[in-house]
Amino acid sequence: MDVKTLCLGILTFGDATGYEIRGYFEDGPFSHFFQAGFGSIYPALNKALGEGLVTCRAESQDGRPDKKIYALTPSGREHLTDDLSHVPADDKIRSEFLVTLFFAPYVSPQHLEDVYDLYLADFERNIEKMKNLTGGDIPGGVSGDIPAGQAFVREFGMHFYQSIGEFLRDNRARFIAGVEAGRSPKADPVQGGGA
Amino acid sequence: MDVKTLCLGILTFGDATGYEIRGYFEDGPFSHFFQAGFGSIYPALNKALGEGLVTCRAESQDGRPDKKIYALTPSGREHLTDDLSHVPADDKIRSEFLVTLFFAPYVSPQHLEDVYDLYLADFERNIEKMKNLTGGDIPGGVSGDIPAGQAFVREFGMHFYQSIGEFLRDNRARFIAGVEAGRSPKADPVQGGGA
DNA sequence: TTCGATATATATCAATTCGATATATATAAT
DNA sequence: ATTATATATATCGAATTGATATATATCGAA
Repeated sequence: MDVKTLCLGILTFGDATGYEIRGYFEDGPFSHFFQAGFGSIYPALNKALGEGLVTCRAESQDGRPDKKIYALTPSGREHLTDDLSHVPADDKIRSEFLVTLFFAPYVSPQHLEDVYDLYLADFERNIEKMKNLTGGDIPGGVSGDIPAGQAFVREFGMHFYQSIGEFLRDNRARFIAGVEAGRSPKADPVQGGGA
Repeated sequence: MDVKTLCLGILTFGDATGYEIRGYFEDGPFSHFFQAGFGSIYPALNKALGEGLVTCRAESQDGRPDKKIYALTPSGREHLTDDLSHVPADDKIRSEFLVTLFFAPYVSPQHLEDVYDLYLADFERNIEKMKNLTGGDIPGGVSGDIPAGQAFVREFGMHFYQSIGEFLRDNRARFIAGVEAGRSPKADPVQGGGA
């Protein structure tokens, strides 16, 4: 499953431009479980076009580059169902935040607290973002009557942010104290008040 | 923050080969928040060697290729602390599982249940894996006295698997029923009992 | 009012990462 | 006897990331 397949899936909701497709990843319903930017979306659409999975019509605009509106072909729809019939690969998670905490002795106390609080703030922001993400925000979606799969994925995201956010709040003080207690004055990678 | 930095971090626990480093990602303490395979680790070590961040000594073996044992240099340690002093990038998550659920109408009922149950089984397996992951399993780590940062990251992982696992179990029936209720007999992307 | 930020829209490119494959042998399990 | 797993390194094409380039319009702040 690659970005191309995701684009085909998004096109089942209706014709769209590459720019609009990015919206699904940026702040849209995919943002909490799949990331993709222009650098992967545009090549994916071009490849799909070459394979006959989508069609493309251009629409002139003033000033801006022509809009290229993509539409799913029957072959593209078939490719999507084929791909979805495979067992999905394991989740891939990359958290630089947890890397930083793992190597806490090499980070200054101040930076460690900053990093923790910025991460927590991200969680609060993501919860708000998801709350406002209903059917109406899904271009081509059905307003107020979200299909079960989409609703479940959204609830999954809400639960994730709320549960992990709570864990982060509950354990902040204990974590910071534990790291500081572990810093021995000598042979310490980072000096107590240093950079 | 890239795989090279992660390798430097791992080398703070002691000298190691590329093969041993991979163990940290494969089943070790990084497995739930950072993935890296040989294809990124070996090039990363070579690059680090070229930049003087690590040294390398070869050790002959019978049959197998020579062991190449890497050791952190002061410059490498400095590179690590520099990198850790930056604000970490946002978490990147890629879940093909959630993509499959999102596009549930394009998946056969049987496959959908299989996918769900396989994913749940992965969670149970990961919880067991993390339970057995103590200081002693961290090469060079201190047995029975895990540093606070490492302990926190492990607890984070445990909490994640337990909380999300519970959500998945609690909502399985409702999700499956919701998807099936949403399948209209006509204009249905996938026939009820089909492929 | 002018400056910077944001939004609209596409495209490309170097660097990084992924996933598979290749090469060998030993041992453990079926 | 055969298959799978473990030890160990290396490479390569394909996919992805993150930054940059190109234009214009608008909107808010200084």
